[in-house]
Amino acid sequence: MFFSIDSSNGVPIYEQLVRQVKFAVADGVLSTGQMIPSVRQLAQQLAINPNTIARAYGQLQTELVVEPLRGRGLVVRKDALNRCLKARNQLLAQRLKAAIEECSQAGLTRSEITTMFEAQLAGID
Amino acid sequence: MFFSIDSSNGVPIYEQLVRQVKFAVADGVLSTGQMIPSVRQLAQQLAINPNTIARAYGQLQTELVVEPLRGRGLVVRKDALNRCLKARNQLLAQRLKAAIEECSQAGLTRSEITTMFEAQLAGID
Amino acid sequence: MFFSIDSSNGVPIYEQLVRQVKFAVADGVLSTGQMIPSVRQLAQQLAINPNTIARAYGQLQTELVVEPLRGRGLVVRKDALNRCLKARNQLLAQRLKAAIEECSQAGLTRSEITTMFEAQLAGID
Amino acid sequence: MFFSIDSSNGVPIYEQLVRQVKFAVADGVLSTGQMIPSVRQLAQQLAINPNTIARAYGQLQTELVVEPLRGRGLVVRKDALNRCLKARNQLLAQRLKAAIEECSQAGLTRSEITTMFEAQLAGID
DNA sequence: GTGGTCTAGACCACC
DNA sequence: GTGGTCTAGACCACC
Repeated sequence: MFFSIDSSNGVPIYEQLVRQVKFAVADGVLSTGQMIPSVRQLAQQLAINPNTIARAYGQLQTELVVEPLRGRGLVVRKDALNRCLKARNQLLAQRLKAAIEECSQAGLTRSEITTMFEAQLAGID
Repeated sequence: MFFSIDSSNGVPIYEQLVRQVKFAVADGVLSTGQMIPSVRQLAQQLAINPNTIARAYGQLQTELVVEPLRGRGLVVRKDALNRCLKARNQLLAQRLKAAIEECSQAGLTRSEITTMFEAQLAGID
Repeated sequence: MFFSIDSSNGVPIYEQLVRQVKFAVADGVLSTGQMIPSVRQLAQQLAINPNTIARAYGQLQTELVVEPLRGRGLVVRKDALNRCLKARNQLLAQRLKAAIEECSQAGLTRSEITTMFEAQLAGID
Repeated sequence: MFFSIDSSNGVPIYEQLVRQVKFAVADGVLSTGQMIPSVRQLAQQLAINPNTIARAYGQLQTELVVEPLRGRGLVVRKDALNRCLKARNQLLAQRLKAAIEECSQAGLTRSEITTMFEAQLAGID
């Protein structure tokens, strides 16, 4: 399990964690029935306050991504994959949409936006 | 002069103002030598504390977008247009880039990202 | 950490703070990764309103001198030293330049300016 | 009589005027008994509020540089030259001293300051 | 009238 | 605990 948090980019740590778990499920890196690291273990590994991990895990439970296995820990729910795929795509589509809307409201035309998009896409890894 | 602030989107009011002034200059809505609304006037019009306006105006000065006419008010600097155009494009390009990077890191291929982009672009006004 | 503010010299307190932090980094008194005093602590120590400290700290962030460790405090960025050295030298050079220009515009010759400079330099501590 | 004011450099206009009159006297451009422009005339010429001119002229009177000629206007006092020469040199020396002190307090050695000074002096017109 | 600074105090998210 | 934002209101120099 790889988690990487960036504590100086403004995105709350617990959100980064929630997101990374969801994306891991969507990518098949984490699959149904698999356990996620314990709060303490992950807190130690990332040198992060356990409260922060707990907050992320709480959210993953309420979003029905993981469920507790009594006394054992948290496992990925059997119905989590679809949910995570959908969540991932919605999230990404929405980010793109927000960026596009900003361009549009700033007065850029569709073709200017497309040009800008292609330039940026070309610059990715 | 149109300014609209959305106090429920998490973006600080003073940042929204800074951005709107820059974009107005970039769009030619505000041009060199033109005065921007006084702190008190804008505060009243937007029902916002004058301090918040002052903070935005201070930032616009340090970013060399406006300059004071002592005791008269703030005017758009003669060299502000290029600065604002550049600032606007950088900001928008960077937003697109961030969105693209997210998609990429989530495992989408270039063509998947492009498809998603086109779908979202089509949905704009 | 020594900060001393002079509230009777016309220079805004927050600017004095920004400058002192930058100079401390340039001098190696503050180094990469080191935390700067918390807003509340410094406010109490200097008997100054926390808002004023926060304003200075905000500026230090936008000038990329410090960065937040979420919920922990502000630390000196790893790339801050060069920035601060440059900022310090620019600032000092510019002060000297301004003084020299005033002399020049007042009609003093180069050698008169140099004489005056040497007289003043001799009088320093 | 040449006066040039820069309303966007932070130095109060009335101070710029006071200074320019003093320096003109020190340089011999204005000499004893000569009249300075009337408030209204100068206000119009510089497109400045007459109050601002009046404030500068008031200060020049209290500093014994000019005196009123009943019903005629303000003339340079016969004892103004020495006063203005001394004022000019004090002012310039003090500016240099302040700049030097800043360098010194920032940790620069005498020779570093001298080097910086010479670099800046070389760059003057 | 103009903008700039500061205090006082509240509230927020985050850790 | 941490910093960030905002309101409310005072005071200032300047024009």
